Amino acid sequence: MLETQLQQIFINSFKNLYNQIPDVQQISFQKTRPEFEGDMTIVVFPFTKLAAKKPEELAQELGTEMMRQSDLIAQFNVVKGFLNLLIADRYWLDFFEQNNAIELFGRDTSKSKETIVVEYSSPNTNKPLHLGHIRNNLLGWSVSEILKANGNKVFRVNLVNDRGIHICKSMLAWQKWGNGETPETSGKKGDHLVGEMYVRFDKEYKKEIEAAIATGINADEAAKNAPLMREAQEMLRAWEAGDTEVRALWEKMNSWVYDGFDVTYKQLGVDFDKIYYESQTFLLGKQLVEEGLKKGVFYQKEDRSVWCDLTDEGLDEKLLLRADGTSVYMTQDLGTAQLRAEEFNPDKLIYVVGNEQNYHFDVLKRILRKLGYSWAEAIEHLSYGMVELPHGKMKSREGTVVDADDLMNEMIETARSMSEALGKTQHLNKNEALKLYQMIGLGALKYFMLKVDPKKTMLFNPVESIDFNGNTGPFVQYTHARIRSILRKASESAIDWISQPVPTTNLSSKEKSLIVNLHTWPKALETAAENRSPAMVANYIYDLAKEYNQFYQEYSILKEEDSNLRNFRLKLSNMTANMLRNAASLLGITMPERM
RNA sequence: GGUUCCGUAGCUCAGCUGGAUAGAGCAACAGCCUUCUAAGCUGUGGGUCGCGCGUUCGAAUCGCGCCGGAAUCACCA
Repeated sequence: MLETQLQQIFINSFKNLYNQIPDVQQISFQKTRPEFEGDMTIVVFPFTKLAAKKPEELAQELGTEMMRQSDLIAQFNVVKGFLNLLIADRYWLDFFEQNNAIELFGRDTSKSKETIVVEYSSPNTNKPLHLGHIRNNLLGWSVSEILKANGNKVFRVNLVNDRGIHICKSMLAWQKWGNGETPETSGKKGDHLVGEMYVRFDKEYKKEIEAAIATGINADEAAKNAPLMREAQEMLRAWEAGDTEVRALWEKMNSWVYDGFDVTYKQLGVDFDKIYYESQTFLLGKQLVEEGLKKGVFYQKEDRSVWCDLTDEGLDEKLLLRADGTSVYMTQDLGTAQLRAEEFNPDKLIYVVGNEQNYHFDVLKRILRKLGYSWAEAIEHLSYGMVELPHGKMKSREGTVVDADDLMNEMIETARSMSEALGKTQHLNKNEALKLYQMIGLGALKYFMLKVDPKKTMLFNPVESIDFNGNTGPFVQYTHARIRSILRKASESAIDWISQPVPTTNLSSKEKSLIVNLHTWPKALETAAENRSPAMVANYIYDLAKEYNQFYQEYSILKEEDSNLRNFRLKLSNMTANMLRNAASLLGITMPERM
């Protein structure tokens, strides 16, 4: 690796000149800023004391000595305390020669691997997926791809919240006002149909409350005693008791929802290795709580409710079991965590959940720690910010929720109209064109959602998000399509660029900056994995695509008369295209051959 | 009020372990299509990096204190 080599040369030079050994930690290499000449820059300020020299003098002496020591360094210059090194073209060309044919360059499958479980998506079965879920799904899927690319063994899991009062509301509404409608008879997507029922319940429920208030009952009482709410609660009790009729309805409606989700997941391009259902796991936590009670980690209040005292850690007391013995959210999360720890024995257990649950996961980890589970430390909450709209937050009551299916279709539709307006699709048949629009529309959506740092609240402007110019997915896809087009034409004209050796010519600045960019990918991938940040991958891709477009603008590659040079540039183009495809695939973005 | 996170150009966002004159895109304006795809490229304008203090050769980046915003502090999930 370049940096470790340079580091060694630096240390040796320093030792030779000043008879001192510099602190490795203080040696930092950075890419030389474009306005200066050079490739890599060392900041010599930290070593002025050790060498007892002025910065400029020190940099000058070190530069001379480093050049003497190694032919890796072709040239150097000094600006203030900055030592700019020009790396020999040989190094870049060697790198290029060794790696340009590797399709998945940068993916490290050799390291010692960790087993990582990533939970994401975690939908409720009473409503269809919306914009917020899209961020969650894309993040979870992409982060696990990035972790895989770094050599980890990753399992994607989904925990479906398929039980509870909210489901009963939809069920009740369907019984009362559904007219026996099914996805088949109505042609509606199952999750949307059930979602409509949920909204209907809310509407009728509000009517009841208002009616009650009109008779002089106060709002709280009215809400609690509304007949519909009572009925829903009654249904939940029947569900818990295993009432066959209620269970049958529940299974029927949930299956509609799952069919609907499958469609959405498939179009989004996300998948799971294992799906957990809360209805099957919600009881698991109880055992764990019993155990903790026996160990004296938890305590029971007089009403028999069970609590964990976290006041010594600066937090509150946390309820784990209600007085009637039923479990709460935390109870079941404790249970599923243990289940997963046993099933996968993971080194990391990552939860992709919105930042409104930061406190919940903080508590979860502390409780497991208190119980003495070593794997508690494996738990990591990948917390992401809300997605807001130009008018503010999404509110289902105000109808400002952006539905996931609608949004995807809208993106695809926009891709279609823009492509047609640009006259890009004449050569395609209907099916090919449709595929292309999907690639572009979804590529735009994915890139837009993933390019932002996960932990930040992000703004989703429907109008701007559909822009396909600038820092967007389609820009990257376009760059790829353009390269593939050149390569296609080269092969049509029987240009043999593949088997040609890499020439020994001097690199132009455009060529070099492309190679340097490609060279940094493994490092970029590693940091992206460490930071759980698809945004870093997105930014890498954008830089690379931008770099290529500038390169492309500069040269007439196919018209180049020097065949060595032309072949080299074709190879460089090919490697760039591979890299774009390789990196974009980690974001779930596919690259069209032409667009 | 406590805890956590955020504050960079008119707008949306980059800026890795502190480093040189803080970068993109959008929007505005001016150029570049008989030559491999103009969904592109080039240029111009636009900034007290929320404010203050500290650490140091050097701070958008680290620490502390303010100001502003978000989330959360449920026998909801």
